[in-house]
Amino acid sequence: MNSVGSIRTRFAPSPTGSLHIGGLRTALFNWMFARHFGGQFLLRIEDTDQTRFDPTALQTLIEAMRWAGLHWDEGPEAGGELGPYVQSERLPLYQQWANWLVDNDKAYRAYETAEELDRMRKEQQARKQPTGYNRQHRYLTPDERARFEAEGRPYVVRLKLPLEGKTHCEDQVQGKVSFDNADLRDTVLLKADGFPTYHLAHVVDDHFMRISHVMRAVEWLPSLPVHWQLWEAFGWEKPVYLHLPVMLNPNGKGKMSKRNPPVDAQGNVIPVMVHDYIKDGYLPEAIVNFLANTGWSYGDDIEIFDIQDAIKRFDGSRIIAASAAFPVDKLKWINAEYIRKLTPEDLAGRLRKPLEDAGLTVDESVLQQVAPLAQPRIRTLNDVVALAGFFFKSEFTPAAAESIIQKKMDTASTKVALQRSHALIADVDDFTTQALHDTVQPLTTELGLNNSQLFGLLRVAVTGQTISTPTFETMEIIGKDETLRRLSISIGLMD
RNA sequence: GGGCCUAUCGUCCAGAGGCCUAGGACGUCACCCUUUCAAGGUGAAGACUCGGGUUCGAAUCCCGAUAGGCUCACCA
Repeated sequence: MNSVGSIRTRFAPSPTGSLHIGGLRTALFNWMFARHFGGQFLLRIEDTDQTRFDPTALQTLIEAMRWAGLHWDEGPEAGGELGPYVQSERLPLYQQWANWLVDNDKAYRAYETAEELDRMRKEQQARKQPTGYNRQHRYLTPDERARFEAEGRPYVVRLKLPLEGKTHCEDQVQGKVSFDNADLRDTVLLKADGFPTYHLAHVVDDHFMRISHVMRAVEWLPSLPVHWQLWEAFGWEKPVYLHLPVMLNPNGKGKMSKRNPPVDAQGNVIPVMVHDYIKDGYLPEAIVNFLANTGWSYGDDIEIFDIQDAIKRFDGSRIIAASAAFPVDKLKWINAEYIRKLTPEDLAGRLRKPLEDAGLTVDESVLQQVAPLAQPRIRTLNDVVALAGFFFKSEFTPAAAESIIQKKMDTASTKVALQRSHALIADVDDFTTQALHDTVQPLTTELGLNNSQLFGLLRVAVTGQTISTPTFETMEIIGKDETLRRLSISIGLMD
């Protein structure tokens, strides 16, 4: 345990695009852990790769974090004593410590160009040898070194790793992990452009920002021994590491990424970026609940929980070490559960945007009536468009005749049913769900139909859809004139 | 290919040597309810990867095999 005493965690994304759903989980775990112990959670921006920098990414990232309800105590927009919290603003610090390592014989300057290294790597691959830097410039003579310096050749700073023995690392999730030093490469710490690599920046920043626990994706585990050696080279106290499992595609093959977009059982593309989940109508509380429940679980067989209660239990133990498939179906179910927990008024408010985004003109009083009907029938907010978008369309689009015709029925019997219904409904003055039902229901005996057939065909005739809000409620909302008009149109389709 | 990690129902999790004839959830199927579509209720099918140890006793510990994953950049 870190002797600083207080628990400090951080989320350190690089601003190269939107936030990955797995990244949000990493942030969530760090946040929950800090909150559990009453410590601090920091946000740090790792913008050390100038080639991949995306100026809009920071704002998108902050948006996603705030949407999910993750508040950071130090970082961009929050300030803090130990900033700046953007790595590109800390360059002199990294350079200073890289030089310190060189001066203390823990690191050395290497003068190969990127092209030279690339060529070397290709040759190694061609000869089926392990790839990696061959340490040529670790053994430069003083004369050679002086000549390169005199030429003003650009250089990188590489960590001077032990050539033999083992590096024994410890991770609170993965346990003890050992590496043969012979397998390690003299990793670049400072690039020729003066920017640090992740490795240097991680150790320097987490030291000076007094991070007590590093929770990051397990992708970093292979470079843990390098970081371990770096901490020792500096003589600084190490934080506790917790490497979180990766989220794999729902089919379990490969990690989730936008490059190889995951697909669900129905063939729909599953979003990878948090931004897409926001756009698709997932609730932040549902996403957070879901994320907390993969890679970790609340326990006691409880699936739906308040995040504050989860924080009380989240002490860093019981984090799963194994990578796991992304359970999309469960996410949809959790989202549906959260939608059902909303008050109808709250839901109505949230439904407006997806409807308007679909190009519909939303009438507030209709929306208030539709929301409770949609509530048990949608899994994401966007589902409302397909389910009940027709309420807000100026033009009625009738369904195809064959979808109006129900099981064991034909055009003729359907037409009769529609005509009889039309006649009965035309006489209903108190145009309510109950009255409509009581008036139309007796038709089933008269026509020898069951509820499913009669109400089914009326649903399709009136809504133009096979899946919709319930039939009589829908009629009540659109009103008598419109209901009769639509029934007439459908009757016309039966010729 | 090298290094490292992991391994319980289709999927996500519970299980820290006897509470396990392995529990929950999603999904699937059946039935009930019902105003058709949903939601809700009840129930069913469904797993400890394999092989060796250790132990009186192993899903749980150890070893090996197998499988899957991550990673091998002047990217993070």
